Order: sequence, then C-alpha cells, then structure tokens
Amino acid sequence: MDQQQISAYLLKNGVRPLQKRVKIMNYLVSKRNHPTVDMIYSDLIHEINGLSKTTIYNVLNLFVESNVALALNIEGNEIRYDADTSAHGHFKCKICTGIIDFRIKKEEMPVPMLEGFRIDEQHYYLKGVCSFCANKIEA
Amino acid sequence: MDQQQISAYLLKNGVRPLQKRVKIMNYLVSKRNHPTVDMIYSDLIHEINGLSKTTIYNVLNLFVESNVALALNIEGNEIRYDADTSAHGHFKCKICTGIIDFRIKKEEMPVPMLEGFRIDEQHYYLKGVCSFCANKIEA
DNA sequence: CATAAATTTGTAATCATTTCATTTATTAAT
DNA sequence: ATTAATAAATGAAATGATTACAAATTTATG
Repeated sequence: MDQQQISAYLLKNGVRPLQKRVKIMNYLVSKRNHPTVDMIYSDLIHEINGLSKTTIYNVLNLFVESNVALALNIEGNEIRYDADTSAHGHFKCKICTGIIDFRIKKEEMPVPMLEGFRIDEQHYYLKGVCSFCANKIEA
Repeated sequence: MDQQQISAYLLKNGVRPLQKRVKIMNYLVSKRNHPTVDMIYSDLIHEINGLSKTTIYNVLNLFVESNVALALNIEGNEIRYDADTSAHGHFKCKICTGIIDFRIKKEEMPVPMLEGFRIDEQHYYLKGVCSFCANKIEA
C-alpha cells in the first residue's frame, strides 16, 4: 500500500486522510509489528518533524472508532495496535514481547450461546513462548 | 466453597492460605463478578479491618502467578479477575460494563498452526451489548 | 514464648493515557 | 489567492491504575 492507497482507504472509512494520519496508518500497515504508542513515537519522530505523542493517541483512537485499526489489550499495562481488522488471532511471547498474527477462519471461531446479545468484537489471543525464544532457552 | 475448602484449594496450588488471601479468594468464587481491584476493595473494606489496596494487588498477582486466578485484559484501562481458570470465554457489555462467562469446550477452541510455540494461556472474549441492555435500548 | 521469616501496610513514585487551552493546518468562500 | 471558519495538532498538566519500598505487623518455627 502506498500513500495514495492509504488515503483512499481512510477516506472510504470516513477518516479524512491528513498527513499525520496517513503516515501513522502507513507505519501500521507496513511494519505490522503491533506497536505501542511509544514504539510508533520513537520510530516516527525522526520522520515527522515536531510529532507529539498526544497526536498519536488522538489518531489511534480515531482509527479504532472508525474500525480501521484494532486496539489489542493483551497485557494489562499496554495497548497495542493492529491495522489488520480481519478475523485473526494473536500470540504474545512472554520472552521477546513480540506479537504474532495467526489466521483463524471465521467458521472456526466458536459461537457462544448468547441469546439476544449483540456481538461487536471478537478477540482471541494466546500467551506463551514463541519458537524462536524457545530454541534460545534450550541452547 | 467454604473457608476450609478454599484454604485446601490454595494450599494444593502452592499458596499459603493466609487470612486475607482466603477472604479475597472467597470473594472471587462466591461473587463471580469479574471484579477490578477497586470493586474488591470497596466490598471487602467493610469486612476486613484495615485492608489495603496494595494487599489486594499483591494477593491477586500471587493468585495469577499460581494459576488460581485469571487476569482479564478486555479493556485497556482495567484488569479484571476471575477465579474460574477452566476454559471459557468472556463477554463484556459496553453499556453496563458487566462481564458474563460463556462455556467453550476445549475442542471448540481453534488450534492455531504455531509450530514449536509453547502456549500457556488461551483467551477468548467478545464485546458488545448484553440482552438486558439491548432490551432497555429498544424500550 | 522468642525469634526469624514472610506478609501487610501506606506513602510516594511510576507509567500510560486523557484533558484542555493554545497554536497550527486545512477547507471553503470570497 | 486571501481570508474566515473549522478541524487538527501540540504540549503541559491532570488523572488513574499499578508498583516500589521501607516500616509495622503477622505468621511460622525452635
């Protein structure tokens, strides 16, 4: 996705494609690292002159409201963001703190018996040790 | 579960059954309300003389480490606790903020293809509007 | 009982996030 | 283009949950 495509994508979802918004969305879709606000800030501060952390909070909150990003609450003390809003699960490694996506077909998602409930969001996540870190520990 | 059973349960899981620990665990298993630390504090302060919020944090962290309680990270700004450590999902209502358990059989849980990963925890949660609040809105 | 070890307490520190008033950028109209 | 009106970005200060830590208390052990 280049700047043009990102702008179009935001516009289609009711988000005015302003400079910083486009750059932050571009960061999310190109890095796919499920970053915290701090990670985004440290990486983009070099690229965007005079970027403020508050702006990142504002933009991300807007993204989440507009359904172009997900807020992941895996650990209690940090929110991580994901531009992939399709159905998928997340694995968080306790050692390296990295988050890895894994595909789940919608049909595989268990459907709970909740008569009369309106379900807006489904989240499925795992915690453990990723294969890379597991290998390190063995060695 | 009475005090005796709770003490035995804690002991079996490597947690010394001290007074406040037993009372906090008793609260969790009897109320089943997925409380925050503040909810536990406001309810138990009347019952336990000179209870400190720090103690609740300490005890809950110990419970989670010892696998006798789960820390639920559904909303970014609060951790909620659950003494039911068996496989089940959680639904959080956006309106009344209540959390409702729902059964999922272990077999129904989707198994991701994560070769060489060690999976310690599985979490499945939904957000939306519960039937009770949905009815209110309609009316 | 007395002592040592573990736990609880309360205050202060920390950290992520939000609030808010001000400044700056963007859009629309002239 | 210029200007006026609107929306967004900024930074400092406030908030709120959680943790750190030293002192006081409780629990287990000889």
